[in-house]
Amino acid sequence: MNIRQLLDDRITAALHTLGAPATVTAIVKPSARPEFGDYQANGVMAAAKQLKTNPRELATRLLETLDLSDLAEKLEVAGPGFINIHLKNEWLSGALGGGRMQYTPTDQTIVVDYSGPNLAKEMHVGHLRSTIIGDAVVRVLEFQGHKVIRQNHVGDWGTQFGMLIAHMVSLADKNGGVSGVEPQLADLETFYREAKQRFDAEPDFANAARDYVVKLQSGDAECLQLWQQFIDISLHHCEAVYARLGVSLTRADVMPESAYNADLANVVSDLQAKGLLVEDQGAQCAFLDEFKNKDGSITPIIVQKTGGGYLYATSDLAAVRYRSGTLKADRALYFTDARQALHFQQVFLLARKAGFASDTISLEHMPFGNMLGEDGKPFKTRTGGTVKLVDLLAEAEERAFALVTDKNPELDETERHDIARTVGIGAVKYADLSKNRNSDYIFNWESMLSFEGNTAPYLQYAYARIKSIFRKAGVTPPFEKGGLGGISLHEPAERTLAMKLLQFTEATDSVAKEGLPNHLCTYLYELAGNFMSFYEACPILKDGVAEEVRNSRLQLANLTAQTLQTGLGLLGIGVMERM
RNA sequence: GCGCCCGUAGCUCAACGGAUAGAGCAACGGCCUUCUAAGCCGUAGGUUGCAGGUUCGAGCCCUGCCGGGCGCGCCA
Repeated sequence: MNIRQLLDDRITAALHTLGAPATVTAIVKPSARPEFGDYQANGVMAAAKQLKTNPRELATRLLETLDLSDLAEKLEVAGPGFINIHLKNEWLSGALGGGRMQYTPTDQTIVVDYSGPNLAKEMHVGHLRSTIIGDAVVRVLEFQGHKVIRQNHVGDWGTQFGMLIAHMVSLADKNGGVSGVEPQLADLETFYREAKQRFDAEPDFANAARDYVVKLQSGDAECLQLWQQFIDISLHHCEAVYARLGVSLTRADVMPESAYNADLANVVSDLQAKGLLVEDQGAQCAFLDEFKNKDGSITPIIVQKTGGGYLYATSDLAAVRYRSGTLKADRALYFTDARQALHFQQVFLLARKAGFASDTISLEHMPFGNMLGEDGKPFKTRTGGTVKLVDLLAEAEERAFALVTDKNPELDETERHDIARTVGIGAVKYADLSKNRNSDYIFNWESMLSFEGNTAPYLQYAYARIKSIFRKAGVTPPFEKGGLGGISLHEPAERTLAMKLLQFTEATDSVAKEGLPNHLCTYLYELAGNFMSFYEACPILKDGVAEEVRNSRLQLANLTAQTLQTGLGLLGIGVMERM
């Protein structure tokens, strides 16, 4: 249930009965200020304009037509033609009883492309944003009832694999077979660095590497086997990181670049058949008018190199065709670096023109900025190297462990480690998810683990605090239906909290539509804040609290805990009973 | 040169064309013999980079500047 949508639908319908054009809607939003009620409808002014009438007059007539008496206490015209909506307390408490977080089943198929690490190296901090933002959006879409198909478009193909295979082979010669190489593949980063060094320093090695690329691409069985072995090990690394991060990707979601190899020649010939390609300086290019510059030149899309090689535009075109044609996606979302914006514009447009994408599929690039260090420059180690994701996560857990130990030394060590894991990983993820993905993001240990303000620990603490109330009260949710009586809203803090509890789906709808998990973070932070204020203002278990009041407040607390758990769960962040 | 993104409080960030631009951090002042003070309440802090324009109404849309980041034919 989505109150905002409900009000919007009903007020929009009323506007239409007054003769407003179909394009006019009620534009219902949460009210800007408490005295303006719970929601406000802003669409009357625009409607009056269309109807060439006075907005306040139209608003007044609208109130005569509109019957919201089942849920609204009071509707009033304010300012130039706003309609302020005050909801009934009884309706709010009733609405808390059920369906608050439920969705009516939908049948959209949504492909989400995210994470997509390059398997030549170990995952580093550059992969974090795509992985966790994409995963959060995926969970929200599934929560809404959509059929989501994850696509982990890993980089498993290209010239660098020749170099890696050459290094594997030469090590195998020294270590008595390929199996002897496995220990060294445990550290992919070092393995890659060594291979690269040899490639740059040893001409024989470089030549061997280039030969392996050719053999690999021509389907040489032995070479493919070595490649496959390398890929398997690298994917195991990724899976370990996913598990530690609490990311829902599995091996079944891997749809590597190489999977499209067999289709690349078809992509090019199909584009040719449609007359979309011209040969330019030996390469196959599409020159689309949409990419014409002011000087009349056109930025081309190269789909086949001089010499016949294919590029990432080619495999992305094949991927669009697969997602649209085979997977039958209604939407395809791409969580990649903002630098690829032009590339995706090109691919999406060319795919449409070529008929690779259906007329109805929505192709959406969800770009994000870079992760920067505290100095505002790309996030690096002190020595300027790439930060491995596992190292970052280990540090987060260590820092969290120190903090938990400081706050709660009486907990046994195992529990403190469990808490540190949930808090540390949650803090890293939340720090990223809570920011608008479009801009660059400055990574800062202190602010994410300060446990103050809009952080994961604050939300986790709110949850743990509620659980503590239940332990103290000797009650265990879920409560028997009706066993604690109804929820009554008397105090302002109770009403504010109830209202916020009812707005959960407004937040998830927004995340699903825009691909912006920070909208859910903001919601959860406000919810936790509303709960904290409520908890200060409205005693639950203290002496002198009447039983009905106590029971009503216990239920509000329980609904808050459920919502925090569900909401954080959608962000891929865990909660704990105490911290 | 062309194109995309960004510019909001000292710092990190919100804001779905709507009413008086919001949080947090940092600063300052209160609140623990009573449900976890990892908390709550309050004070202070702004010409939303600049200049025009569209609109009943602009941080948001349009145009031009300034500043930053990133792209722009054979890497992904």
